Amino acid sequence: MATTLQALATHSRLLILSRLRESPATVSQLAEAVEMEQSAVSHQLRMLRHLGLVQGRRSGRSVTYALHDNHVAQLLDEAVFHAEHLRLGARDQADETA
Amino acid sequence: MATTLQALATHSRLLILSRLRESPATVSQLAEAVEMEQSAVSHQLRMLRHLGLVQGRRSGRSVTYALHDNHVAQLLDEAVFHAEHLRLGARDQADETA
DNA sequence: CTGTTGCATGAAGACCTCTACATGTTTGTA
DNA sequence: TACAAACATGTAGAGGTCTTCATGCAACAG
Repeated sequence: MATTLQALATHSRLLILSRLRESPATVSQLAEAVEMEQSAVSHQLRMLRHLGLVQGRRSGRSVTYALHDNHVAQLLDEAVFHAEHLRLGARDQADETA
Repeated sequence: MATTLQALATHSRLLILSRLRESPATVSQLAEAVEMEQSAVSHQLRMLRHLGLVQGRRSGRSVTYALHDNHVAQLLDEAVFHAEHLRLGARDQADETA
């Protein structure tokens, strides 16, 4: 389970998923969108695939990726929501042990 | 944001948070519950504190930790829910590019 | 003040992860 | 078949993370 959640623990994967949340995209499109090398994107997509977060379909020479289902989109939304909430509340109460 | 979500990306922190979701606990209680050294627990609690996920209050010689608010509990629930869903769906469709 | 308990923190080492480079594989083209 | 395009994958190195050990700090007892 930690492994699954770790999929959202990296900037690059979060960018990829956010991009896919808008609409499906090919690997090269993703690479350009998130400003990463094709190789790096493929590696991350591999992990996301194994975790069941995304899905890839071949069309000719390119492979189009998309979020696996609405569940994933929802997960992303909730993650953003909570992260935002926490970011605000966690301002400086970090060190006040009280 | 990736940093925030990374809090849930580790087995140890997930255990700590799950334990705290039941009820507040002191550091030593946590250490015993999750079977980790007190030092390791403190280190993780530090990170969770800085992220605003937990809150610690001193009572005499011990410090009692608790989830920061209901929001965090909800985040945990949703994480578990989605993780479970994904785990089931991601069975073997990992390699079928179609 | 001295000692003890409970927790925090600094440092180091083992381990894991991410990226870049090179190369392999599949699909389409001529 | 030879070649190019779009991805996938093996590998290695840089960088980050987690745990352990040692130590420091705060609170209470005597």
